[in-house]
Amino acid sequence: MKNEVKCPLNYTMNLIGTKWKPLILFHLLDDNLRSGVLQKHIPGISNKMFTQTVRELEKDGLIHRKVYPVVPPKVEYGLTERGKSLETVLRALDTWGLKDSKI
Amino acid sequence: MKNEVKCPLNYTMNLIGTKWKPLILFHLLDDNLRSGVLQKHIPGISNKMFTQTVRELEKDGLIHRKVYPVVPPKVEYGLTERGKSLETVLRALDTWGLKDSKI
DNA sequence: TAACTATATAACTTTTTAGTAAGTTATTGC
DNA sequence: GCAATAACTTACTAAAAAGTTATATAGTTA
Repeated sequence: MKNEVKCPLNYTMNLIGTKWKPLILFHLLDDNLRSGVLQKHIPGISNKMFTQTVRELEKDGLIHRKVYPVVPPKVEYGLTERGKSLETVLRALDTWGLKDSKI
Repeated sequence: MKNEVKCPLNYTMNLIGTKWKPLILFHLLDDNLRSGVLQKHIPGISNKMFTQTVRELEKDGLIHRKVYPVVPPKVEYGLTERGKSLETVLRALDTWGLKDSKI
């Protein structure tokens, strides 16, 4: 029983239902960001989890990765069209959290 | 670093960002359901995970639990007001999954 | 009296997710 | 030639989430 789709909601959760994924996507809604900058937007994330998470998001076609062949390295991340289509969802989650945390 | 709130989105994910929580909440949007019926709506969930998850949802004030003192037992679950306030979020997640899975 | 019912719990194991700490790369600027 | 840099990788460990199996409850019905 692995990644079996029972309903659309489940499908969505399988794709982005982890600790860091929504957060990373959310911070890319407004701008493309360099790796280091994006990482600084996400306090508490470890180096490993950051790399691992962006790798998965890239594999799933939610973000794209642009490497500039310079030294020291420069890498930029941004949302793909698929990633951008999550905007409504990400804002809904954020908005709910904002309202609820005030109660 | 535990359950630290960095942004509203994070707050929301800490509350409902698990495999089964959104699914259970979603299936209670339309009706209150008996324990067994609700569980049958969620294929693949184990007995333990079902109980554990509804316990947590209840503790967080997202669902309520009504026990009828009969034998064999009868227990009904339904959304609290706080739980109902998640409707927009849950539908957004579901709708996105529906659209995206068709692409 | 023994099986049946719906709900739940407990002990234990496995799997998944996350964290830590160290190392790699290849050029630049001292 | 040696430290500094930004992005990344690797090996290892720890913690959290999920799964499996067995058991409890206590009236009802056969």
